[in-house]
Amino acid sequence: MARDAGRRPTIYDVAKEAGVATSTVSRALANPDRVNERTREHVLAVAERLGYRINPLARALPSGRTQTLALCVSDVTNPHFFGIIRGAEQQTRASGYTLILGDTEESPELESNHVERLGGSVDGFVIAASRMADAEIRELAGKHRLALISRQVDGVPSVMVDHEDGTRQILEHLASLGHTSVIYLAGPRRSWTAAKRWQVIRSTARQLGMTPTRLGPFPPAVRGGAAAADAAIGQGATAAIAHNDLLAIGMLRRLAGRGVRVPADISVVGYDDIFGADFCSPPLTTLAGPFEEAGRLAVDLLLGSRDGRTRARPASQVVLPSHLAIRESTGPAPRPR
Amino acid sequence: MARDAGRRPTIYDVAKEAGVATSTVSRALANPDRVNERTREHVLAVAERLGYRINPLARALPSGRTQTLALCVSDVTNPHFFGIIRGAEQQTRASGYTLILGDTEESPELESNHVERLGGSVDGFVIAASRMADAEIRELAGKHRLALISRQVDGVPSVMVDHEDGTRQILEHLASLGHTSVIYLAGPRRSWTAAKRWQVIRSTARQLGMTPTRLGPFPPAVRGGAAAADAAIGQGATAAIAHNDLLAIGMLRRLAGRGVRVPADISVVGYDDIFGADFCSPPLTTLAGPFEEAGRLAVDLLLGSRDGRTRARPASQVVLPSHLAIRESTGPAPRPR
DNA sequence: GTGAAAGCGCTAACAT
DNA sequence: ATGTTAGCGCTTTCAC
Repeated sequence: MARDAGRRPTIYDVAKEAGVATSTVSRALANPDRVNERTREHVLAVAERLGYRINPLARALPSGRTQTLALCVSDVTNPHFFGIIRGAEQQTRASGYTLILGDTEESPELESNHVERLGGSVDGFVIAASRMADAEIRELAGKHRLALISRQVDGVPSVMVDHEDGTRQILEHLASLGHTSVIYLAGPRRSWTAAKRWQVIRSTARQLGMTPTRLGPFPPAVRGGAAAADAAIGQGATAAIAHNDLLAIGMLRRLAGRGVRVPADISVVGYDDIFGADFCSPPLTTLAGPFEEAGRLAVDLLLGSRDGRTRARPASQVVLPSHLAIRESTGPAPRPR
Repeated sequence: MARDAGRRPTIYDVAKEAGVATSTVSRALANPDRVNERTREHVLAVAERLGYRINPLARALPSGRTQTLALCVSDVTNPHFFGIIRGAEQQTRASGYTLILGDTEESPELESNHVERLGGSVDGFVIAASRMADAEIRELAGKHRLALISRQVDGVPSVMVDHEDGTRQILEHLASLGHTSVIYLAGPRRSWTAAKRWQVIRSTARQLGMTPTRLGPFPPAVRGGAAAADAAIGQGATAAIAHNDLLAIGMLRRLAGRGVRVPADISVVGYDDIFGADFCSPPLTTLAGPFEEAGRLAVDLLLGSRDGRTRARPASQVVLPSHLAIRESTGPAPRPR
């Protein structure tokens, strides 16, 4: 009786057709060097002829390895993550893996949900801009292979764009323009980067003789810009650092609406150099970084340690250089009235 | 002997601990109503206590259903797809499924590669802006569950934003501003929408007494804008319709660089109303549509027909309404010199 | 180098 | 309503 036509051929079909055992087919497919060359070629030819495709599920069951990675971002619609997503996707594919994308919508609960839900069907996680607490991240890192982007936690591999040095660059730029005070429009309370940036702004501003003020938190989105701009104006700010470009662009818009000139009346700086930062008006001065590279590296970190269960070396924490893209939203401090 | 601590508990562990058969555990988990309420509660409690998590792989092997969908887009970094991605992701998750994202980089080969590679581990595909030929799409639709976005192929379910009617809106807008000719800066040769739009532009422009011209193709990205703008200027155009907003924004930039005023010297229109279209300078007149909704619907279409092998009704082809977002990049036709 | 056979964790007949 | 059991398609000892 012939194979029934509708079904996808399995290694049994190939084995029978080739006159060998299923184990030989399996080996020919997965460990080519552990089988006689002629046998292998024959098996492969038969497989080809039958239109055999490996069944990833069946392959994954015994081994527990799915060749799949998950990437969680806090907001898929934030252009900031585009580069990260693309980089991670490319590197994942280049390594023969598949990428699952998860949107965690700024929620630490959704984040751990994702991990919980996908834990069984994924070989590891890349989490970008995690909103989870350090302890929770460490706990997850104990159960799953994990790499972080834009977040550092002891003992967990991560890749960062150097926003600490970048923040210093921003402040020096502002100081060189004669600003004597600076306002930070903060990101979400849960945001690790927001806390970090404020720390650096506070200490560095003082070193440079500037007065730092923090306002917020504001939603890190364009819609958060109106409130942020109003708050900055209310403070009589001459220089404002927004938590990210989305917020900065929203501010620019509100400022324009209120007739406040940028940078004549107030300078505005953002973070990330997202799509649009170079063509908003005025074009935004912002901290740029190699985020696509970050995505790629995070995947490498994850896959690199795949050989052993236990990591001998301490988890790598990569820091990528950032640079300030100076455009037209920053200028000399206005003369005091 | 106690269960070994390191391993994830399986239904066997739960069954033994609860004093029932594995099939009962399985039923309690998957078909709650096919088991005695008390038994079910007991089983569930034990599972909970043991920290049991279902193994999606093992579940998928017998049934062949992975509760996973794949979304392929032609370019993950194109903001146009953000809405689609987000919508699809939400609806997928809401349906208890997981979403895999694939970037096909404008290549029909990569597209079918993806399908080929993921075919075994996914319950269906949503393909946005497919670059494949109709025949190939039909063939894939025969082997896999498939839904299209921004593409129509007979017999394949799809959801579109009405760019035909939208194109008519654009032309009427331009005609009402006194333009007597219009240039279409075409998208990729493989792009189905590009061909469709040109058809509509050509026929409608004539109805409205305008002279249509097509230039290109151009890469549908900001970097394509310089060549497109130069070409448009070369033609002495007073009105230009770019294949998408990315291209339009690139044109705006080049036009500004060359000292050509928009819209005084030339009007520019785009498609998609992407992030940034409202804050570039000048803000772009563009065809807007509910793309997030499109993403959601495509997933619904895919999952909706999941009950039967065969579709009794013809595949649904949903068309969503579009509307023209009129901003400052379009204005009255310049007086002939 | 190759074959036989026992799982991987779950589902789904089929019995009871 | 619940238990028994035979797979799902592949990998992987363990023999030969």
